[in-house]
Amino acid sequence: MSAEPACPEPPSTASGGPVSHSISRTARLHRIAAGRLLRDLGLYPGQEFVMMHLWDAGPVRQSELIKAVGLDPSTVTKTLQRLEQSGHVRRRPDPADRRAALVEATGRSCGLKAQVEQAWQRLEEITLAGLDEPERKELLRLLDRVEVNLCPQAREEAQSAAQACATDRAPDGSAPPGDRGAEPGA
Amino acid sequence: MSAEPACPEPPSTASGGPVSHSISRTARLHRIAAGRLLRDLGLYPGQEFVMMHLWDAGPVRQSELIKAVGLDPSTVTKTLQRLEQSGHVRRRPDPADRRAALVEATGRSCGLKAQVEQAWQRLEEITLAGLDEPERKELLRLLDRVEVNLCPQAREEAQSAAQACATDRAPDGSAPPGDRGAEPGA
DNA sequence: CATGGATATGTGGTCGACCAATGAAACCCG
DNA sequence: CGGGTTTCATTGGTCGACCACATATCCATG
Repeated sequence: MSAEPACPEPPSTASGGPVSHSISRTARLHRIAAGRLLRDLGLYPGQEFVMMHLWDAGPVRQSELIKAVGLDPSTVTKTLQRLEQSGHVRRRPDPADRRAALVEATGRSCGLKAQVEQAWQRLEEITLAGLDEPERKELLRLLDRVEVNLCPQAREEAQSAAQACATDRAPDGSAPPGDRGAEPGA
Repeated sequence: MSAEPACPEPPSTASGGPVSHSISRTARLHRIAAGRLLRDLGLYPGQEFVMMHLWDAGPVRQSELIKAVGLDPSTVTKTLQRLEQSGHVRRRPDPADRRAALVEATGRSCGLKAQVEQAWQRLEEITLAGLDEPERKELLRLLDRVEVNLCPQAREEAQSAAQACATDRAPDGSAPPGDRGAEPGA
């Protein structure tokens, strides 16, 4: 080991934020795994979300789709262009609003629905292998909490403008509101 | 039929793999948050990993860096080209092996080290806000398990070729070896 | 009815990340 | 020593995802 650290500083014993690192690595592997399962179906990772929503919701306004998947509008636009070109999706102007576009899954794409759902179920099983039911629930709970923590970060500066973090899922009683803020004092 | 689901199938009551979805969404938010913190430092998300390794390890062969961050070689190549152009990194041919390149952080970049580490620590705090120590440990444990589960997926087909999942961190005793395989029966 | 603001989408650009394939040097072996 | 294989790095292509900006439309208000 003749190699010296370039910086005079000590080699940084604490390896950064361990959970943050783990999230990054795990997410990348997860996406790769999803990509492999999806590839045979002719979809690229990321497109599943759009298709799944369309299959379940039928023709929707693009803006609604954007809200549902929680992605940047431009991302959805490009994804839809590609999905349209590959024949999975059809778009037509909304007669009631000439700005908007209605999007729907093509009949041809419906054959994929079951396969994609199966692939995701398989992915879920691979992901959670070796974890028992309580552990799975706990993981989900912790991840959801992290997600909530990360959401407000997005606005942060925009002090007002209450929630704007897209995925406002579970309109029923699954929301854990009574929660002390625990701001990182900084 | 104004707003019927495009597919005759029922609207798919079970919302796919809940944990998988949560991982995707959380990871995206996490990356966005990291990007925000890093942006002021002149780094793009993903570059931190490279820089952190270089700061800690000093001049390394590029192949070693690739193994360390666990990314695709071409990804690292392009990232390094950009980091070189922005002055954070220097590259020079390895005198001992004319194929290889040695990479190191520039002196100028060393000022960033502390800031980047601080940013990651801040990110960690934001991420884990409201979770107590046992919960944090548990989350890390579960994520690591998921990571392990996802790793072999990468090889899958390549039946032999034992572990090849890049990040072979923690050479000390933090490895949980005694573990039943729990393959998803398929 | 004119005008200003919100809304709905699209463009252009940049990055990260992958895969597939290529060129170049090192290495092993007969 | 010559030839095949492995390793190192790069190029080219595609996609996802972001941001900043631009455009078209709707809507509310004066």
